[in-house]
Order: sequence, then C-alpha cells, then structure tokens
Amino acid sequence: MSALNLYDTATRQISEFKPLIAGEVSIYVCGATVQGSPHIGHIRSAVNFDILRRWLIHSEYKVTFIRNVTDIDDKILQKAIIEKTSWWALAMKYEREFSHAFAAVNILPPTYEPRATGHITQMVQLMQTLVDNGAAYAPGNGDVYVEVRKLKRYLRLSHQRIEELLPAEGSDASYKRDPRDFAMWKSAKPGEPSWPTPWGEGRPGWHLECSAMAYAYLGECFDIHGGGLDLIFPHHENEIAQSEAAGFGFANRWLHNAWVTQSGEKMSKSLGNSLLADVILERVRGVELRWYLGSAHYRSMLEYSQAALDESAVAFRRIENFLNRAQEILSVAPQGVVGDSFAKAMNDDLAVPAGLATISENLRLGNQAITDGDRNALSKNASELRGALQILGCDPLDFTLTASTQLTSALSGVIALALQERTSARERSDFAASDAIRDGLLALGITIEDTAQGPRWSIMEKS
RNA sequence: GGUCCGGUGGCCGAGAGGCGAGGCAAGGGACUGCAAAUCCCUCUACACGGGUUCAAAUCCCGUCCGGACCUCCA
Repeated sequence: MSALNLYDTATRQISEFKPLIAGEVSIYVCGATVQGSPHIGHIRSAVNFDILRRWLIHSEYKVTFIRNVTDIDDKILQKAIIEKTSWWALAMKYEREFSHAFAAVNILPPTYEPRATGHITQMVQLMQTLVDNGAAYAPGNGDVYVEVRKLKRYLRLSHQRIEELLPAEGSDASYKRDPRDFAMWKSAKPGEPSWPTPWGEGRPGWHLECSAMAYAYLGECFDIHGGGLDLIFPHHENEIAQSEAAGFGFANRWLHNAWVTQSGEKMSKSLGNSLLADVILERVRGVELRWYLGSAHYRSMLEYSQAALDESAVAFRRIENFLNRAQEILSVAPQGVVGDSFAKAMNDDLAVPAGLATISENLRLGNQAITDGDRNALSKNASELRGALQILGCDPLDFTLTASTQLTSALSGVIALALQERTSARERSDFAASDAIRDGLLALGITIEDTAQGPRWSIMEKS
C-alpha cells in the first residue's frame, strides 16, 4: 500500500507522513471555545479531523487524539453577564451542545478532552519557565507577555514578518515592550474568576492553554497539530512561540481545515450567517450531514446551500439503500474492506473527493451485480463500499436508528401483510387494488420498490 | 500595505504537462401492468492575455474577479 502523504501548513507542501514513534501518532486539535452553539463550520472541522483519525487507525497506527475545550475566555465572561448566569454554567451549557452535535455526526470521542480551567497549574509552570529564561515578562500589572522580538522563528507558520503586521487596534500597549507582544496571562478584573500566580491573580490567555495542555498530554514534541484556518495567526503562531521558547519541539506538522461558506463568505456570528448544527439536524440526519461535510476536501472551502445539502443526502440514501439490499440478499452484512483506489486517494492528503469516485463505482457495479444475480461481485463491491464509508464515519449499517425492536417487528409484520395483499391483487391483475395499497403505504411514509427478489419497503426519512 | 487560497461544463466537484475522475440535472434506451428503484447510452469545461514546450486546464509572466488571515473565530 502507498504511504500516507499529508499537507503541512508550515512548509506548504505535501510530504510523506512519518511519525515520531513508529506505529504511533499523536494529534492535538484545537477544539471549541464554548461561548455559543455549534454551527456546521465547527462540525466540519471535527468531521475532517475525525476522518484523518479513522484513516490513521485503519493504517494501523495507535492514535492519541487530544481535542481541548476552551472553557474560559473574554467572550464567555461577557456573555455570562448578559445572560445573568455564571461563566462556568454558560461554558458547560455550550460544551454539552458541542458534545451532542459531535455525537450526532459520529465523531469518535477524543482520547482525552482537557478543559483549560483544569490545567492552570501546568500553565503557570510553563509561564514560569518562560519568565525564567527571559522569553516572557511580567511588567507588574498582573499580565504576563511573551516578548515576540526575542523569538527567533516567530511567524514561520503564517510566513509573515513582524514589521508588516497591522498594528493591533485598541490593545493596551502601555505595559508591553512591543505592541505585538501577546498575553499569556491576564490579570483579573473585579468580579472575574481568577487563579493565583507569582505575578498576581488572573486567568489564562487563549494561547497558553493549548501549549500547556499539548505538553501535558503529548509531551514536548508530537506529530500533528490541527485546527481551523483562522487559527494559524495568531493562535497557532503564539502556541509555537510559547512552546518553543520553553525548549519544546512542539508540532511536527500542521493541518488546517477550510471553511463552510455562504455566498462565498465565511460563516460567523458577526455576519449573522451561522447555520446552527441543531437546525440543520432537523432537516437531515446526522449521518447525512456528516456525509455532506466530509465530502469536500478538508482544505477546500465548502459553499453551503440547502440544495447541495439535500442532494448530498439523497445520494447518501442511495448508498444506504444499496447496502441494505446487499445485506438482505447476502443474508449477512458485508464486511468493510478498504479497496486499493480508495486507499490511494486517502493516502494522497485525504483526497476524499477522489475517494468518492470509487464509492460511486462500487455502487454502480454493486447494483449491476444485484441485477445479474452475481453474489461474488455484489459481496466484493458492497464490502469495499462499506469499508470506504467506515473510514468516512458514515457506515449506514453501523449508524442504524435503534428503534424499539418490539415495535419494529410488529410494524414489519403489518407491512408484510399489506404487501402480500398487494402481490395477490397484482397476480389477478387488479391494479386498482394494488396501487391503492401502495399509495396508502406511501401516504404513511412507506416506500415500495418491486425488485427481482420481491417487493421491499423502507420508511422515508424526514425530508 | 503584508501573507495566502481559489476561478473547471446547466450545477457541484477532482485532476496539476500527453488517455476528458466522479456526482447531480437534462435527453434517449432497457426492465416494469404502472410507478419507484436499478442499469446502459448521449451531451457540455478548464476566467482573460501573452510565453515556455513536440504537447498546457496543468509550468512561467501579466491582467481581471472572488475569498481568507493580519491579536474574537473551526
């Protein structure tokens, strides 16, 4: 099998992935700042990295996957005041919303999911290291800043030059040695949550959290750091700055996922164009949303439209229908097998769109095999199809709705009776009667297909 | 101003020097009592202008257009 090649934001090139430790992969992905409800852009990011993770697991790596929760930041504090609740209650509320949405689209739980506020000790230690070695300074106002001009390799991820950065607007430069110095630690204002440090009471800055937690769970050096495109600067640059100033190797490779856009523009609250996950999940099932979000290449913008989402869901149902039929005909669930062409696509920087072509091929050939009664071909194509879907986290045979089995078996019995009546009517050419049964079932949301193996029924999904 | 990404057929979306990925839609056909499902066939393309090359959607230069980041962001 070909080797896995991945893009690296730092080098802007695709190169062969070589883990630090043979057979193991360590990944840190920046998770949510739980200051609001998840929109489908957040979900896309999670799906993209989940596909990476599943592919690595399939490639027989032992994967340690960290996705953090930023449960304290300026906006959480502000919003808690507006909503007249405590910051921790607000953070937990949105953290739960994210967890529900992630579960709905079949995201594997991270190996560890650390919260920022649970790692203050590690953050203070990291700051102490930087203050001791002169990379950071505490000017006496309770803040701690990293002195960016002392950093040798600052901004190498975004390939910018310090001199060319636009001056930060509204930043309090009075205590900073350079206006571009960034805060590791912020002094507490009255009424704000705070933790003690040698430099005063305060709370962590955003960037410090990730450096400290990555070190806590993955050590000084790890394989892959992921996140959204917008985190490259400043967040990831500043993480690198802190961790390297502490003497850590930090991330070997950087992966960044692109946006879900609307009318070509990034989805964001300030533009008022956020598509909240729970709203979309009323329209399509989780597996269908995942299929849609996962189908684009992770580095390409995904322009959202309802038509595209619906079309994608219909396409998924065709695949699902085929796999269900295959399972019925073979009397056994096809085992998931990853075919060579799908593997080749995935190894090429997770080229899911190219992989989709092989899925289409398996679908077409599999359907043909059903028509031809070729069980071997059916088994092969259904297995490869299922294998590909498993990597994408969209295996319909795994993603089944767990309805009450008692109710389901009673329902299938009733429908089977109706279908028997219909078959009898057709045999005596009483098409009025047979169509009445079909129409009646259709009105209840039950679709009938006449196949070579006899009639089969399925319940229409919510549209 | 700096750093990047992109523009492919009616639509979506791959490819990155030489065989027109794939899907959706459309048209035709097979199957069917009809329908659905399924299969087969057909069709259309590389923003614009130069250049390099035997050969350019692909490489180079320029132009136009869209988008992202530059201290809130997946």
